[in-house]
Amino acid sequence: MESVNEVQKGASNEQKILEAAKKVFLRDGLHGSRMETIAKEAGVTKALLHYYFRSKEKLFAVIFEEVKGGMLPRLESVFGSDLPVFEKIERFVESYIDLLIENPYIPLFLVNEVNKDPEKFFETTQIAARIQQFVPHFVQQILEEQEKGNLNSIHPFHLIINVMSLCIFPFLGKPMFQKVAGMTDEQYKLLLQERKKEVAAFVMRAIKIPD
Amino acid sequence: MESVNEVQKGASNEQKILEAAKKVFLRDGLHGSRMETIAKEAGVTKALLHYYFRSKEKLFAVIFEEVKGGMLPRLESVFGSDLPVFEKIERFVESYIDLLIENPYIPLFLVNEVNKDPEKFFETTQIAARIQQFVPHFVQQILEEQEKGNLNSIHPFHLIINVMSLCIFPFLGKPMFQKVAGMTDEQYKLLLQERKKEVAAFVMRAIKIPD
DNA sequence: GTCTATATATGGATAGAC
DNA sequence: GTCTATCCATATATAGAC
Repeated sequence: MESVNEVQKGASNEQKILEAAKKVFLRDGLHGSRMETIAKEAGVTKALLHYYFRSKEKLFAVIFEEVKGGMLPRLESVFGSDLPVFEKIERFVESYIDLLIENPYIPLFLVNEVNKDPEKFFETTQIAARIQQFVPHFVQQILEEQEKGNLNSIHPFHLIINVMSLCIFPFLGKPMFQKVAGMTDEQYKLLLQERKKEVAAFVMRAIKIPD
Repeated sequence: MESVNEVQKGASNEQKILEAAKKVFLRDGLHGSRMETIAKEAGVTKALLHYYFRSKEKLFAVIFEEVKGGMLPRLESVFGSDLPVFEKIERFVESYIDLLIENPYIPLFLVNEVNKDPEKFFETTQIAARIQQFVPHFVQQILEEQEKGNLNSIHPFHLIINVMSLCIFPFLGKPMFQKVAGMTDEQYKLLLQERKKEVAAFVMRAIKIPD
């Protein structure tokens, strides 16, 4: 049974279209998505999509910006804070995995877009600029802890890449892991929940030097 | 400057098409790829693609099977062996990162395909069956080391997911990490080389209990 | 604003000459 | 085997009625 027109009855058609577009674009990608599919999902006709957004590209761009932008506040609230490194990592892991459990299609969507056209990905929203604003301070914190002897000598970039990898990849590899482990959707979701503690602990064991 | 017809002069047209198709499909995905693009890349016309492979779907299937199949021997040679757990992890990391440095488009391609249609992904080549053949033994090994007190109490699935994530995600996130860190392609490739030691060491610190 | 009907563009697939 | 020309299906986009 196909789900059609699942959006809130109260919303305006423009809103319905945006929600439908988000769902379809995230699931099927730009090329895989059809205007007709989005229209059906929103409970309107194709013509209306063009009325509001003029072209498929334009509609896609709106969703693209929204998804890109939506990731940043969480990053900023954790890394922009003046928490100690270990707290930051723990909070990031918890916060990010939670976000992705709620929006499991985001990783594949973003990974595709950033690979398709990195320039385009970074130009608007100054996403790179905003990230670069807190990374140096985080790197600095790492170096300080290393000097104090609380953190082993891992290169900060590797540490950052490791933490991101451990958080995000399980969502990209879900069908694979799930199949091999013979898990149901429910069970895999539970495993992802566990990872909030598991990943944090794993990373801490790998980098923390006990007093 | 676009690169057209870069393939070996000696190869047959069928071979040229296969190579071109691999390059384009891996880069642009099934929907993003155009028969015309592949033809140009191979230095022939579209008609010839249909002559040899009949349809786009069929051509894609050939590439798909090749890439899928190519990953398995490496997995099997490491995990099918009777090395101890820690060796297996170290060898896997080294072997897999090396493979991906040579073929950096594979992760994005496979992640897309497995997410698009998990059933289709696993049905042919019995890829799941072949993986499931050595996973239980590996899990068993982990449990044994844990009983012996050499390995901490991490759940084997988490450990496997962690290792895979640390190996693969840096290739998917390359444009992002590279941009944020302000690295050139050359520098990022070096960083990936470093990861062969780095990831192995990171994992060992996280799971190994010293005697 | 929203629809139906239609125009236009794209890209996969085939026919037929060489 | 390989090409050119063409067909046809699909999908985006627009026109015009309501």
